[in-house]
Amino acid sequence: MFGKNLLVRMLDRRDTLPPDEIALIEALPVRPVTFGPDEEIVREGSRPAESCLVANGFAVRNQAIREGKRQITAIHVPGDFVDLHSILLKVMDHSVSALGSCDVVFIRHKDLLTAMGGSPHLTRMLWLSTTIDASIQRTWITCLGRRSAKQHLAHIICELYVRLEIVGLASDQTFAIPLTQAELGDVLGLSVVHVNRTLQELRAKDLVSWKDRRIVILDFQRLALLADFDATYLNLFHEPR
Amino acid sequence: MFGKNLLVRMLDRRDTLPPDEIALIEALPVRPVTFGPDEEIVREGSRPAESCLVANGFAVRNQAIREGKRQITAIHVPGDFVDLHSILLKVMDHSVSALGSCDVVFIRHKDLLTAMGGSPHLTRMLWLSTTIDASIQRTWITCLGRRSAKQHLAHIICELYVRLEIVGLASDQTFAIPLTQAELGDVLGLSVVHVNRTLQELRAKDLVSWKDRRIVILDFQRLALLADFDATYLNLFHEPR
DNA sequence: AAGGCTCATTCACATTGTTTAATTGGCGAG
DNA sequence: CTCGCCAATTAAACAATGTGAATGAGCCTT
Repeated sequence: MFGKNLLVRMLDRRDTLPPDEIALIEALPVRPVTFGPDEEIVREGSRPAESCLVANGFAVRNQAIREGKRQITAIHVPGDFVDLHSILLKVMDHSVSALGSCDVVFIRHKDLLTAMGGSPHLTRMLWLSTTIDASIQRTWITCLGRRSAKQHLAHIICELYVRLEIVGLASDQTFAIPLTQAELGDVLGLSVVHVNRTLQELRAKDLVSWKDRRIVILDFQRLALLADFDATYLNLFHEPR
Repeated sequence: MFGKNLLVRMLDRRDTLPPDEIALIEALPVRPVTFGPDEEIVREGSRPAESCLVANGFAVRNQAIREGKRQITAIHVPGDFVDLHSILLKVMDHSVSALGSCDVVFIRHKDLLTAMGGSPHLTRMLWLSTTIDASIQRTWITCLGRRSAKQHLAHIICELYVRLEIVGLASDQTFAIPLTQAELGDVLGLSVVHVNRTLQELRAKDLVSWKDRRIVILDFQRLALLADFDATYLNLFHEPR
């Protein structure tokens, strides 16, 4: 129930959900599961019959490449419909795993298709959810390709703050996320050593404090300026869609 | 008409389109436009009332950042529905421009919504198109973050070959694309100089020949092995969706 | 044929990122 | 309490990539 309300809140922030659509979402049968740190939620190469929604905690998508390297292609926060796209893609080309302890709910594709069957607008709202993910991915591509390590790190901190704030998990320039520096490296495409150096640069400039999985943004204005951060891509505005 | 048939071919490759859905697509009113090299097709920050489909030639999405740098986040080939997502996102967070001369057709969101209104399966097929784009974007993230310049270049060459082959624009290990080394740098997140160096390495290994916008893959097997290329993410299989 | 484009190429050099390895500090298990 | 593990931190040598300036090759225009 917690998971479902979160999804409603995420979607309702982008466009008003009429009561019947909220009812459709809340009536979906769910299978709640808790995963421990680093446990695999969905395996690369599998053909899921259900999609999962983060209710509590964090999940990451990652693509493994040869020689044990991996790249994290997305960080999912509560309310995110992590692998909704598997309803269309069929074969997972990446895996999803828990970052810290993570509660998710699984929803069968069959039930989602039924719910969407009679409601084109609900269908679009779910489509929107995958589209916002894609928008974030484009921004990550730009960060990886054309921003310096320092800017990139600053950018991801701004993004996480904004995304967590709207689900009530960040306030007063502070949030917590169980991300080690090694994992942060897999997000930023950097080595652990360089993540550490870069983090120290931001600390030296009194922009952030990152200690024990708790991040404090000391000066959001300057951090966003450094990162060239513009929240448009997060689509945090209310529109008929 | 050419554009529409190409879209049908792209979708039909992933799942059989029943005749009524093909008819719906072919009945869509289109507005064909030809753009010259580097002309802007859709502007960042705009709120389009139509989406565009590439009929002929190539288009790129790019995100500009401060100081004139830019990152290309997608390359679109004939048959691709470039900015279908604008139907949901409303405000463009990036621009689309022509790569060489490019024929596109614009289709009004209103008409698309009407066509989808009565056909949940058609809706899903269009959703699928944006989802495959997202899948390609994830792979680009991994290339940018965790592959060397050489692997990344090899990867994009493999990807372009496969994508062009299915629309009949590549065969015999050869294809043409009007991409300068500077633009390739904006795709790979590298400087022109380094693109040039990397290209020469691939040439020296007798893997590819790239001359006058014409690429010849001399040994696909070895190139794919070097790039760690696996076409799963392109979703080139036929499934009920 | 001369000039002026664009693109590809080269060089020298600066910057950034990686690798490996050693060190520190916190914290839970026994 | 102490051992051992994990995350974080630091160092130094090295590799990869970026920058800026200059040159060459091809092609179009005049």
